Amino acid sequence: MQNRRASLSDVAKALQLSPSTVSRALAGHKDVSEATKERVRLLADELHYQPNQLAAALRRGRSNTLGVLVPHITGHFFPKVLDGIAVEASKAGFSVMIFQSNEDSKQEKKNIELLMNSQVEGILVSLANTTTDFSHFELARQQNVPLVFFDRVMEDFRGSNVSAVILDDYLGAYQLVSHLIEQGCTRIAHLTGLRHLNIHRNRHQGYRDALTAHGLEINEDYVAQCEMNQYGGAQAITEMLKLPAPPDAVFASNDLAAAGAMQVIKAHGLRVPHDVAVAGFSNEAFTTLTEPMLTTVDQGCETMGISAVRLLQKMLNPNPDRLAQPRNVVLKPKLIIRESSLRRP
Amino acid sequence: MQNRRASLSDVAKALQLSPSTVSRALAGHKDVSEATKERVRLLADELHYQPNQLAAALRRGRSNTLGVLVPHITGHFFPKVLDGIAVEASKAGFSVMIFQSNEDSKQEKKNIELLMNSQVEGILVSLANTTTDFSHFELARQQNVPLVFFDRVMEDFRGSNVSAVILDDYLGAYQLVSHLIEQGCTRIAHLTGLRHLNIHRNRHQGYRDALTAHGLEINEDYVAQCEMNQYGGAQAITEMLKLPAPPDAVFASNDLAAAGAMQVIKAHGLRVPHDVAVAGFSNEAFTTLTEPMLTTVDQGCETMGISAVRLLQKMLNPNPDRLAQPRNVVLKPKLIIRESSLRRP
DNA sequence: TTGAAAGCGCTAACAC
DNA sequence: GTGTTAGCGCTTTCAA
Repeated sequence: MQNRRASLSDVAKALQLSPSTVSRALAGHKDVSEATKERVRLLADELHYQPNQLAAALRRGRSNTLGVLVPHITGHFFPKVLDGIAVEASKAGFSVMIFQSNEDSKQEKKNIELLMNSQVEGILVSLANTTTDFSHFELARQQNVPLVFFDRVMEDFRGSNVSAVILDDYLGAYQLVSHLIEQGCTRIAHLTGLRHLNIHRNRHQGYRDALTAHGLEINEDYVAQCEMNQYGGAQAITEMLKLPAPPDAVFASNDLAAAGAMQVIKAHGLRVPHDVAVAGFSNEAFTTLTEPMLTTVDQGCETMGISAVRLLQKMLNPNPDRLAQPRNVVLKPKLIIRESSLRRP
Repeated sequence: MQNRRASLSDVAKALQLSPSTVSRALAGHKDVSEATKERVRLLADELHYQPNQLAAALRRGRSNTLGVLVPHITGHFFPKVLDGIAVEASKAGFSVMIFQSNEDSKQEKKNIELLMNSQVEGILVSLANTTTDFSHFELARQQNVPLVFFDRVMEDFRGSNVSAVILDDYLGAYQLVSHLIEQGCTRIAHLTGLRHLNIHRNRHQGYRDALTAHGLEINEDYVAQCEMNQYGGAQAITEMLKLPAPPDAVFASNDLAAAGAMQVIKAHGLRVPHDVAVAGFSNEAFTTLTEPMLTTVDQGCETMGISAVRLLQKMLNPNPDRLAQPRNVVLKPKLIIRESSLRRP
């Protein structure tokens, strides 16, 4: 039953034409007669002819495929960004090959190699949180395959064919903490993730600077590094509530940790936001389902995906007149104020 | 700066060997001398040689790539399944090419063609909810590319190279509704999605049969078709609460709709679960963050992805002795009972 | 307007 | 053990 697929030359033979003419006809080349084009199209349809991309790509040296490498494919953030990437890539006629590193630097290296072997025309990548050695990206650089980092970026990169899209995490955190201060909070805690990742480092710095700018002291007792999930947030806040002067606000670097903390706070009989205000980061879907609804920072995830693809396109088609070097894009976060932090309505 | 990548014959030339020997050496073929292998490996490393998959695939007639087509890449369910697929595919040495149909049948068709053109060795697909015409899948069937449907399946398919992985949605719904009845609920509402999709039809049937089996009448006033999101659930329940005898339990075909309904119920001053019990379907992450926590049905999403890939592998390597025809896999759901439905602790 | 020929980079028969 | 040869299916000069 092995129904071999029809090839270009099958179509050519049946029509007593040469493969080249058929190729041109299907490509819509203008110097093929309308009559021939029509004959070709008709038979191609009938035979369910589908061009072999592999062969075309090999010949052309262009695969029309983009590679994407994310730490994981689950959760809220990455799927949204992937959505943006997929939509924008599709518009530009690219297929997308997706891999996940599972936060493992070894996997990341392997996946970069796989993508390179698949002759992708560019790679969009968000780093695994274990990655501290970046040599595997040299491969892409050397072979001149454009690289766009998004969200979790390699900060000390340099070179002509690397760029990045990030959110202004610092600004988001700064605004959020300023908001908490304006609500009358003075003992503001911060639950942070691994700080060798730019996102967490920047959010933390935004926290510190907002406090300082408003004349508040930084108390290291109010800063905890924890797993950025429900359980981690719960654990961290449990400790802090034992302090002689427990925090009157919690800013967690992501929403899950914030939600976990909020549950513990309420379980202690404390009211949110009146005793302790709570805020997260990411604007996940569930933030309107907690009680009270969670104040957070929206990251414009799809925008990030779209920007990344557009940046890549610019790198693939460099504008010759103005010196359109790869640039870095910094997206603006958006503060989403909800009940969990609103003490003064 | 265009650093052309090193090819097999570059390595061969530099070593005064033939390309075939180099190819065999790198493939670990046993009839190449250890000495040669070593020389080859060393130089390949040094030149950062990366095999061109496109060329290899074209030559071999095997692309080592699987195609995946999902309605959308966001939300809870599909990313989880994709995770399972990605992990299992990677184990088997496959790369994965992912497309989303955006619930649009036209897109679906286009994407299937794209996948076929990319010479994927098999396709995993979950249908768009607008798909009623299945002719675009004929393409794959004709060319003998195995097709595995998951979750949202084409039900009237037949043929040698199509199979499916589904959850026993009927059973999940049946068990869940039985549980509500055991909790003393008698006026159980159902919020359902478009019933031409197998998942919603089956969940609804499970609901009806559970009621009947327990001697309860089916009241169509308690059945609403709505958008399966927070807003849709909220709207639907708002109407029902106006009934002379409003429901004392709500089973929504997904968690978001359940959560939306729960918010409205509480806003009406009714207690969950004592006045109205609430249950959803899918066990999304946020179901432990609502108040009370939401009773739901776990779908084992990763398992579905893993099963789908395994099924595909069996279809690619048919077992010659026993008549290992493609089979359908039906996964068992798992009831997750939480506070939102627990009236009798 | 069409055809002939070459070749993208790799693998696999078949030789030696 | 290693080399020679042919060819996967397509595109693209170049020539007619």
